[in-house]
Amino acid sequence: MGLTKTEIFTDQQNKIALYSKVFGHPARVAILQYLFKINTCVCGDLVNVIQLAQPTISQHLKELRSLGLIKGNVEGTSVCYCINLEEWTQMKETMFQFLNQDNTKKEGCC
Amino acid sequence: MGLTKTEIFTDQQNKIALYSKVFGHPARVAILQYLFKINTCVCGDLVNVIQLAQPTISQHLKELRSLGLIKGNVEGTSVCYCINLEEWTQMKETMFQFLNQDNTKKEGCC
DNA sequence: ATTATTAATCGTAATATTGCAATGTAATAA
DNA sequence: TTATTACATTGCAATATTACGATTAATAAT
Repeated sequence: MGLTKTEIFTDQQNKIALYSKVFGHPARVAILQYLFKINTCVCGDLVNVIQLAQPTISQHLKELRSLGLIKGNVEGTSVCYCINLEEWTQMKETMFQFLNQDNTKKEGCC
Repeated sequence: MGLTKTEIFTDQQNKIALYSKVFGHPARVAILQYLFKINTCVCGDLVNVIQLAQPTISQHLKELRSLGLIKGNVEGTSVCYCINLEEWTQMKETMFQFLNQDNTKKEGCC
């Protein structure tokens, strides 16, 4: 049916899946890495840095923004994008809980 | 075109995206959490624990196994699945590098 | 041998994602 | 006013994902 059954999972499981999904495309990974790297607002040069068409980049930015991981401030004709550090920190906490599960595991089995 | 352009990204970026993609579905998150929780081999009860049909669970297990995050040992008619801790540790390292980018960021901007 | 159980695989329908050309919009520049 | 620039939105084609019924393969039990 092509439709994820979110209702049978916990909020935390769905949240982890949502964050992971947005990281599940290399373009979005690259965008986030670039925004961190330049450590200051970036405007439209993402299109030059990443070899994808402008509408494609714009679409990926929209997804990142809809999750709150980045912010976009309009500055004249250009838009200044940057990481939303607060949201990033919260996301990290959720993801770390999931990724660090092995810390409480006493032993392997197979 | 519906086809991700992996060739224009680095190996690391593609790797992060691949791992994230597999975490991008709550059923796979739930499967991994359950495998960690029972701390011993699970056989076929995943189908009872998660409200999805057997072929669906089987498909998700296949994806987790193809990435190496879980192992499956045949034991009679049933199959014993468990976390591959070595692969999990390696995955964590890759993901942590990505998620901890903010540690090297000096200041925000917007 | 026959039957039951477990789980993989196949086939298919519904839906989601990716990418881009074309177009729209808003702000600045000439 | 009329470009021009920067970016968003729309619409569409190609492909991927999700879910499950039906079937198959392998072992276990009778």
